[in-house]
Parts: sequence; C-alpha cells; structure tokens
Amino acid sequence: MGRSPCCEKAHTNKGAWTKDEDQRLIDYIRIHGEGCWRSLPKAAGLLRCGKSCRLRWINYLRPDLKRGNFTEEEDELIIKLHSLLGNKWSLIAARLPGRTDNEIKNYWNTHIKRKLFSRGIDPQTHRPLDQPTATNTNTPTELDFRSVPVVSIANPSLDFKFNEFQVKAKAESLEEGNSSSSGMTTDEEQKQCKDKFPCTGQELNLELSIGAPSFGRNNNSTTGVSTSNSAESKRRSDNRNFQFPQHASSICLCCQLGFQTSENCRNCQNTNEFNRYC
DNA sequence: AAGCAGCCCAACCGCATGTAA
DNA sequence: TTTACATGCGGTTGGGCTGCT
Repeated sequence: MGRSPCCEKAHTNKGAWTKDEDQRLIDYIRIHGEGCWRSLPKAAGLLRCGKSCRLRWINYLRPDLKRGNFTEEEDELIIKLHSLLGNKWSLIAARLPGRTDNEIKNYWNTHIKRKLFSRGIDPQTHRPLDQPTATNTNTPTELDFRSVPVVSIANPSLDFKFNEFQVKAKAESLEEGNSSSSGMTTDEEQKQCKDKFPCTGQELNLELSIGAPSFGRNNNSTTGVSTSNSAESKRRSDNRNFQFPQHASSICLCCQLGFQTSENCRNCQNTNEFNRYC
C-alpha cells in the first residue's frame, strides 16, 4: 500500500541539532511526555520531522542514558547477545540499561567487530574465521532453540542458565516474526551448537529470562509526567519501550540488566516495590 | 602547517509492523 | 477487510575529529 511521507519534508531542519532545539524538545517532553511524535515538532515549535525528534530523544537526550565508554562486561554481553539475536540491536539494547540500539550498533561496527576478528572469530557467525560455514550459513538466531546446551558467561556476575536464556530469546525472536528456524534437531546439529557455545562447566542458575523488562509501575519515570493517552497505554504493552525503575540501584543485577522482571525473578525478594539483591 | 586517510557517531532513509477508522 | 497513519527498526551516510605523513 502506498504511504505518505512521515512528515512534511519542506520547511524542516536537517542535520545536527542545536542546543536550542534540544532544549525545546526536552522541555516539551518534560511537560507532555513521550508520544505523538508526528505532532510533537509543531507543538514544541521545532522545525523537525517527528522521526527526527524521536531519534534525538531516544539516542541522545533521554535522561537515563549512560553515555561514556562501554565496559569489558558490556562488551562480552553484547557479543553473547549478538550471537543469540543477530543484528537485533533494539533487543540487545533492551538488555543493556542506558544504552541505545544506535549506540550499540555503532559500537559493534567500530569496535567489537574488530575485536572478534582479532580473536579469529567471524563477527557474523561467531565461528572461528578458518572454519568453513558452507554447510550451515544460518545466523545464530536461526538455531533451533531446543538444541542449545547450557553454557555460562565468563563473568560470574552475569552467569545464568544460558539454555533457558536462549529458549526465551528464541521464543521472543519468533514472536517478533523472526521465524526462520533451521529446524536443527540432530545430534550433529547439537554438536554444532556446543561448538558455538562452549560450556565452561560453571553453571549457575540465576533464573534469568530474556522477557520484556517490564519494570516500572511508574511508566513516566523518564519524564516524571503523567500521560494518559492511548499511545502511552499501547507502549506499556510494548517490551521495546520499557522504562528503567527509579529504584534500579536496589534491584538485582538480572533485573537491572533487563533479563528478568522484578515480579517474576525468584531470586529477588520483592517487598514494597523494593528488591534485595539476588 | 597543510593535506590526507581513517575513524567515530549522530542523523537520515526506507521499510516493516501495529492499529484505528 | 481495507486503508491510512504512527511508530519502530536496521542499514547507511556524511561531517567532524584525530593522527599520520
């Protein structure tokens, strides 16, 4: 079907944002909350298209952004998540509090790719570079999640039952329409999975899942403003738009990383909306 | 100091998806 | 069911910055 342009192309600014534009956008969202991006520019007095405003807010102005260099821990987590999810940057970003999909995508392309190459690993397949891939060109996300072995992450703080993680990651991926399963179920294929995700022998069960990190009874923690429009209620059901809790520092690591909702994490004790560490 | 090449990252673009009328 | 609209996602681009010659 034909689509109209996302916004009126004429009379809109392009390129780098000025401080004044940033401030206008911040002020507007502070008062009215996120949403209605199409009408936002006009309402906020900005000569920008809605998409541009949304992008600027999400990637740069949001107050919960972490900024700064990626830690080694984050590096490894991104690599692991990419091996599971492929180029699903938004899904990966959802597991890295304070990081945006754009930021992770850029970081992947500029740093991690190189890092993996230097380790002799193909960043796309996560296989050794000298290993032929002709027999199985599937991306990691196309692995059959039923055959994935239990593995753990080197960093003890991130150890968890990796097979469960992958099952849920796969399920989520399927839910999102990425249903290109290779149907790998044979022993040979399971062996391939083990090669891909070598088990270190250290297996901790932290009951982590990759479900939507639906923290936030206060969905407006970002702006501190109540929004009651339908767009907001829609977003509440959208796991790509979760808000990090204001009391994030008091919840367990898996919750902070977005692996688990505080309601469901059996490693947390949820009392009066505060959780003790796992 | 000037020119050049490579890197980095903010921003753009086109398409996909969800949803209301 | 169809259509139009709003939003989100991933790939790509381009301009600024930095280091090297």
